[in-house]
Amino acid sequence: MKRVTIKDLARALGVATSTVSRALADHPDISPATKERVREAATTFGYIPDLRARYLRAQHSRLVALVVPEMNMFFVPSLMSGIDHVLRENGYSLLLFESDDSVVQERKLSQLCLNLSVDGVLVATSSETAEVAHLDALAAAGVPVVLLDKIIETDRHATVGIDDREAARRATAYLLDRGHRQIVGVFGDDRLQISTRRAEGFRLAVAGRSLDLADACVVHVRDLDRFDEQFARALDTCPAVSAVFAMSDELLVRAHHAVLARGLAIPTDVSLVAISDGRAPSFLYPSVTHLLHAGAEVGQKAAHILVGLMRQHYAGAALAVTVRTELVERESVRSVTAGR
Amino acid sequence: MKRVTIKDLARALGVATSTVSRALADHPDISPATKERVREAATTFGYIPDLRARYLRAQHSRLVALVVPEMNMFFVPSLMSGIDHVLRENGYSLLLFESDDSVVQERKLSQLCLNLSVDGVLVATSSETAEVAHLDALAAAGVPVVLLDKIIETDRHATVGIDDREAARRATAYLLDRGHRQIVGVFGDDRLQISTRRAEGFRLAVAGRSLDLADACVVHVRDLDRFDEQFARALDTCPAVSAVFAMSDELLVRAHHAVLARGLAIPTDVSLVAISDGRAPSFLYPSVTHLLHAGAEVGQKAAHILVGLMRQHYAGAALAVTVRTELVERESVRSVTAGR
DNA sequence: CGCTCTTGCACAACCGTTTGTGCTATCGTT
DNA sequence: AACGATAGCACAAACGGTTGTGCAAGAGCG
Repeated sequence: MKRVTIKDLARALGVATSTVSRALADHPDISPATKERVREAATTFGYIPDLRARYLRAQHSRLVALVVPEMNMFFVPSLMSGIDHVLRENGYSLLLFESDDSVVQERKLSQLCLNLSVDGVLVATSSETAEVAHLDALAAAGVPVVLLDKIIETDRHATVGIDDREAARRATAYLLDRGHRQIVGVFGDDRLQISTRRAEGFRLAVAGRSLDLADACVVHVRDLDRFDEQFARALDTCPAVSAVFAMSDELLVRAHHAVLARGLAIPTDVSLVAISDGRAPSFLYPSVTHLLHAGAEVGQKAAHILVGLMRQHYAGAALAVTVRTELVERESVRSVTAGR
Repeated sequence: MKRVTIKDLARALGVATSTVSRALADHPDISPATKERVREAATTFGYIPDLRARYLRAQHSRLVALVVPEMNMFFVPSLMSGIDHVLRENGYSLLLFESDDSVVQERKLSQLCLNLSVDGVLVATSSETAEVAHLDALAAAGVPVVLLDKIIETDRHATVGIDDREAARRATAYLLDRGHRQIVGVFGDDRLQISTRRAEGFRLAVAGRSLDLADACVVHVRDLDRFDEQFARALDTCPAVSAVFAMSDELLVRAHHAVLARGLAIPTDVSLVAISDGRAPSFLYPSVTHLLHAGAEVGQKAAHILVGLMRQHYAGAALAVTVRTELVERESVRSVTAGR
């Protein structure tokens, strides 16, 4: 039952462990004959190299941690898929951590990353996270950090996200262009940069047309369980609403449901536009125009950057990458897009 | 920049590394005074224990791998969330691997698990996977394996799933009880046990009422991109369809969309019933009655079992756990259920 | 005062690898 | 035949920890 090690092979063959190690590594110092004997013994004994030992010796772990606030069903899966593929191609394995949207937990996990000697960390911050001291600690220990999706303002770490303001502005402008004048904008937790920026974009678009929206038209939903309540209030308060902008998929599906449940038709009575990864729009009926924001792409980009940072640890001037978004109109929403 | 090790502390304090180690571990052999000095040095020097080294010595890794065919947006996130929490409570970290629904990749990942010396493996098999030799190899190396969700028949590994046949039977019976006579059943890849079992349950329910359904009424969808096509054909071929049963969320959302896109009303023209984790039914409109099959619960159960196996490695008679399912009628579908 | 028992630490081995260095034959050369 | 070069391997240290054992000094005892 005990695992077969290089020592076992060495003992069985009457050679030194270094010989076995080099034979397996096809080192020129070892004679072809010996190499053959070693290889044979390795297979018959069922030798399985232990990467942990190798990596310990080599001073790295080939481990990358991903810290997310929660296992969101829309963005996170495709994000992870993108990350996973890029990492695997580069010989890294992915450790998954959930912070439960708690900054305390997020800090603990950062510490754990240090203890496990991960080679790099990808993190989507919790909504409670206001500063990045715990991430600075990682960087100080030589562990590169890349923030993704749920980003926080910083010039000390690389970030990957979209141009939130611009995306929200475009989506809103789309509605305005089609004559909508009373629009309800639904946003996430207002402690999240992603939320405030998108709300800014929304307001910008409206102000750009010299329109004025009641405050009630901009709603920030912290607790999704209270969505229906908050959304209904907005619809009741805000006069003559003819369109809704949702900043994310979670909000989109709830808004979609709430609108229909009110007996309103989409898009006849109310038009819906969202920033989405494209899946929800493909199975919601009626479909919805959205600013496509692919999770997989964010994941891939972030992973690529992280790999770069891990390779040559240029503590380079924290770059901030912006992933492009694309407007997809409802008529052209086809079937559910693949995960990758 | 170099990491501070126990040796550095020892050197700085003029003591042996063993003393530092024991002092930090609060071992009785070390005097309170020395312990204090060591602790102080540890904090001022910023010592960070390396768990890998500790674990290497202790012959374990506190790592658990989860292998899934793909980052499905419905089941997988809650599954992972359940797993993650149970593992964390027990001091394990989660490695995430995606097999891309390929048995070749699945085998490679099993090998990687061995190389990384993970303490246990959770796996949802790919649809290509017909035998579990690669999992046997893990077990043979002393790594406990728990199959979950996408299970394969085996008496050598623990499994966690639902009673597929019974769940499908109940869901179908629900429709039959309400007078539906022509029902289309939509199932996943027919190489998956989960699919064939549920199809059996479906057929069983129908046969139980001495009814006979055209073969066209049972459709197995391998490639989700071809869903619309296959589903439309079934609806066209099968006479007077008044209800649809979908065995999973992916199929449900597509069926829901397809039915509405055909101009049929739910549930007036066509009733929909599914086996679901409850999220889709909460934001699809009109909502749908379903057999609730919580991913989080499957994940938790599987993780608990795995932890048990890892603790006391009783190579016990592979237990097969069945997670209960619960019928949730559309009227009582409230808001999106929490991830956990 | 001499004995044993305890306290508190150092030394060394070990986990499973890799890798720098040193040694010993054998070979070719002149 | 004496020489240096080379091939092929063994030895040992290292990665960062834990842990069994040994040992010196001090304490307690008669």
